[in-house]
Amino acid sequence: MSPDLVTQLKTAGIQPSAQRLAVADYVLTTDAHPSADEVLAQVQGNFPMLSRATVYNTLNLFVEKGLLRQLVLAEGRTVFDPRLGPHHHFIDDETGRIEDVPWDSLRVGDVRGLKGYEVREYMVVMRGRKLGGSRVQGRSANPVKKR
Amino acid sequence: MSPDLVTQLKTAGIQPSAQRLAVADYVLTTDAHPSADEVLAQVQGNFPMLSRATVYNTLNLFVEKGLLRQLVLAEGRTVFDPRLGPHHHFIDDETGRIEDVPWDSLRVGDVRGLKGYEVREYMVVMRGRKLGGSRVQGRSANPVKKR
DNA sequence: TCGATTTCTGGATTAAGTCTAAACTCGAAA
DNA sequence: TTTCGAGTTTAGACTTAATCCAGAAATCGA
Repeated sequence: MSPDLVTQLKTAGIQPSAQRLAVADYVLTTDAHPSADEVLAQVQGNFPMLSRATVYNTLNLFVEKGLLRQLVLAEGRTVFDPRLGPHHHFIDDETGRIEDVPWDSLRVGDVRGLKGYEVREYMVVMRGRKLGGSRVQGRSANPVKKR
Repeated sequence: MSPDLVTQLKTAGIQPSAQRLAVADYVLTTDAHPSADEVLAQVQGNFPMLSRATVYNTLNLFVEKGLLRQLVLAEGRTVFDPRLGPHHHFIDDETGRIEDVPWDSLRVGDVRGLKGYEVREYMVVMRGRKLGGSRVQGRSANPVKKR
């Protein structure tokens, strides 16, 4: 567990605690866009006495304090994304897996100029098939659980 | 109830029935992006013996037959959109209400050219505030229920 | 150490969605 | 007509994600 996780929580105005650090250690570093239940399952591996309520409380706290983004994109589940900077999302038709797509790889026309709307944030959501078994774009990911 | 709803269902390979027509009459013509429960509530107004299971069956059937699109964009709910052509979506921060944004009002760079992905469909999802109480873009809408 | 505050837990609760088995509808065949 | 069967509908049970709650445990400041 990285030592500056403590700093990161404190900076965000969150009291560090063993449970919160365990949750943070997983969810703030993964690429897997886990759901709350996946976070619970993962973290309980090292931390078996962790309760479901604590996971939900902690995730909601992280979202509120700006450490996580909550996404609702895939069927039947709310997932969490620790990458706060702008990026797009690709959802694999077969696996349902969500991947990040770098902001710069797509250019979107004048969104802020849309009349009648004050756009705070936006993203392109793509669905389709991932080509080639091997990783093409990007970062190495933690293993992903299907549900 | 428009008479060609019957035709529309038949064309899609769906046996018309009183219940299905009642659901179609609401969900295929509304602008409100209703959730399944909102459809149930609305249609039960004219059709009190309609059961929850029938609504879910019918909506899933419509999605399967291509009359509806199922969207997962807003917190805690799956909603249905009868507009099948490509368009973008705007989600109001305050009300959570989803609005359609015409495809042509935004230009998105070379999505299909993204290497490593075969993109089947895509859309821009925007979040923010709607300006001015009055309608600015578009079609007149049925009244929307907050939940 | 003591008392106050915060955090954590298991279990109950709610709500969306699915499943199931029985009942109903209706046209076609006898 | 009656019977048959395929398809449709229903109420209610069930499943799962998510939240709520009240007591227990841990933490903190003095």
